Amino acid sequence: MDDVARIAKVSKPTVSRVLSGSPLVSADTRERVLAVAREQGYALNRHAQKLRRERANAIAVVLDFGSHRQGAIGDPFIFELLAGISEALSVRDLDLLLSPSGLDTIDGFVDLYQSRGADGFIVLGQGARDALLQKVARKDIPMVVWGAVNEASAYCAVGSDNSLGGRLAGERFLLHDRRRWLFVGSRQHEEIRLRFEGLQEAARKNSDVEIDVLSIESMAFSAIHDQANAYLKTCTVRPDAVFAFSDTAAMAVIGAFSKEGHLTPRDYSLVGYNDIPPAAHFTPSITTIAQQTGVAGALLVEKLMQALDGSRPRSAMLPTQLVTRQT
Amino acid sequence: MDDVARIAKVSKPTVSRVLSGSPLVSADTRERVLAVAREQGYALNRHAQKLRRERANAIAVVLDFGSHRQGAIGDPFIFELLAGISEALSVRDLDLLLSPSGLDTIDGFVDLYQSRGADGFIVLGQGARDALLQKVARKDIPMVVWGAVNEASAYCAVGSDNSLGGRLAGERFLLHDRRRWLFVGSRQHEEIRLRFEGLQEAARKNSDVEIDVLSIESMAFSAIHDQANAYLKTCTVRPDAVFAFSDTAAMAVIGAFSKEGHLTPRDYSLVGYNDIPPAAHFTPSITTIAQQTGVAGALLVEKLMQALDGSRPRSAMLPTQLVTRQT
DNA sequence: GGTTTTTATGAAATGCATTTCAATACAAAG
DNA sequence: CTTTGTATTGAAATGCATTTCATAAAAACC
Repeated sequence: MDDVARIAKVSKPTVSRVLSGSPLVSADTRERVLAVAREQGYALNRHAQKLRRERANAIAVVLDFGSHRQGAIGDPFIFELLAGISEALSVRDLDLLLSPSGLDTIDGFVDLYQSRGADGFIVLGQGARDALLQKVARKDIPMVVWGAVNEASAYCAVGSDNSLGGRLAGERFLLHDRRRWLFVGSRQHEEIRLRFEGLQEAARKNSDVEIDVLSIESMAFSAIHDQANAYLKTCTVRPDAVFAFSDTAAMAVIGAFSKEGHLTPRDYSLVGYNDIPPAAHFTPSITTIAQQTGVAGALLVEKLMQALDGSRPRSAMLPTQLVTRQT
Repeated sequence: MDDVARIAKVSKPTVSRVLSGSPLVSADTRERVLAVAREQGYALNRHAQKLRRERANAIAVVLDFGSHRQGAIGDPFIFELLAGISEALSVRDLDLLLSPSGLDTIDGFVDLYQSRGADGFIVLGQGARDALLQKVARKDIPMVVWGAVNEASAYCAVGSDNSLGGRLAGERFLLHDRRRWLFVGSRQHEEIRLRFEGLQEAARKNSDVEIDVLSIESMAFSAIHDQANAYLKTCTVRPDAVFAFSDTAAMAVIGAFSKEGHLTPRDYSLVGYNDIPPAAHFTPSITTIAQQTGVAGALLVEKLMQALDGSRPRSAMLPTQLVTRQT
């Protein structure tokens, strides 16, 4: 930078101002410096900048790849969320640090934050680690979480109205006069538990309804398929309605049940979740609960910006919608 | 760091050595320093470290979200690749910078590299920007690309054997005595063009075969659906074999064609690409070409490490496989 | 014309960890 | 009891840009 300054016949601070877009330089000085910088092939060192400015200009996005890999049930959904976040961060000129290692303990979070590796965190899906996130929030580390929204929680969460999603599914079942419902999903996951509760709520409107639960252990596609198949073979009464925690899971159920001659929509109603593109084109096309993916990423980033500014952003819930199709 | 040094009664370099895991400190000094650091809540500043070490310890992963968003045809495939890369980088303690902005021009690459924002680049899918990547490679910027493998190319590419994929599809069509093939995909994309060439190659084995092409403009699911539907309505002879560039596209085709009463496997054979989980459970289940996602991410990272070490890694091609199902 | 305000620029201090080189202490070898 | 080698440790130099504060110059105001 000294060199550029010398050649352009200005001082170092001026070069710095030009290169970081400060408005405190005259137009022609700017021109001159820019020209010299370009011709000398000079690029300022980002780390020196970050060191001096005492901020990373980067956000860590935490993602549990484990549960989305290799045939695991990770609807393209999370990917879309990620795309939205990436874009929103880009606009604000912030780097996106994807799933840095070590974030499975509170110390990992604190260390990354303190060492200025990231200015804030966006966690995608609280999954089964709510306790950890509560701790992080209590350390006053800027963070927003995509997932279940709980007002009692110490952190700011943005998520779909999972309970509404469950209710919508239940109401559809009632409309079709279904009475023996099956819920497919792991209630370990806060989000999924809320969907279950919504379903229960809808069930209360009719005293005849019974809900059974097929608790999912492995997220692998074929595992769900097999579990569903085994369930159907051993259950006393076959379900006439199924609410699956994802469209992909719904597809697995359709396959597993059809092998036993149990067909949708003839024998049972089925509602999935996420409204992934193939859901509309599956045979039969899958009725599902749609989340507002588009807005979600941008909203998460916006909330995080508020947190970075020192305020405590409020959690927000995005509406969910029933998309009616064949099943 | 000075404080920690003082309290632990050692010098700054010693603290540095302890904290960065150098073996040049005695065991009890290490203990002592570590204890003080912990109790003082000290974390070293990553940017100071990166500044001094003159490397970012970060890899930029470039991803064209645009073509994978909002119902666009981005099979979970890319996501799995990303997961693999993330893991491989984690192991090597490298940060993953996801799709930093500005990488649509050569200057963007050079700037990010020179300013030490990233030590290297992994580009996922060369798409229609091969020319840009060639330029990047010629600037001696460490980079590996997932996509079409071309020995004449200036950069190291890792990809599936797309041409083989095409051939496998063609051979299956021949086996089923299909003669009027339809290729669905955009040949602007190098990878997809190679698949087409493989298909052509197979076609040459039988002089009766004719290949038509449905060139895809928009990657949106419904756009493909509509294009396929329009095609079927206007074509003179209906295809009896379809090779689609992705499983999701294949699903779109199945839907579009079935509306016109053109059914698979009865009226035409269909081969998709990527073997995404739902492909196996779709009705009918989709015959497809599988790529080795698992290995891919790790291999990309490995090659990039070689490039960082100054050597010029050789491109590599992963085998593809035909997964036979109903269609 | 003199004074106040604004605009443009520079000197020096600051953010923080690593590395080279030299020095010391200690053990092993002769 | 030297000599040589090894293991630890420290002083000082280095990597690089930003910011505060001050100054000079130019513009605006009375």
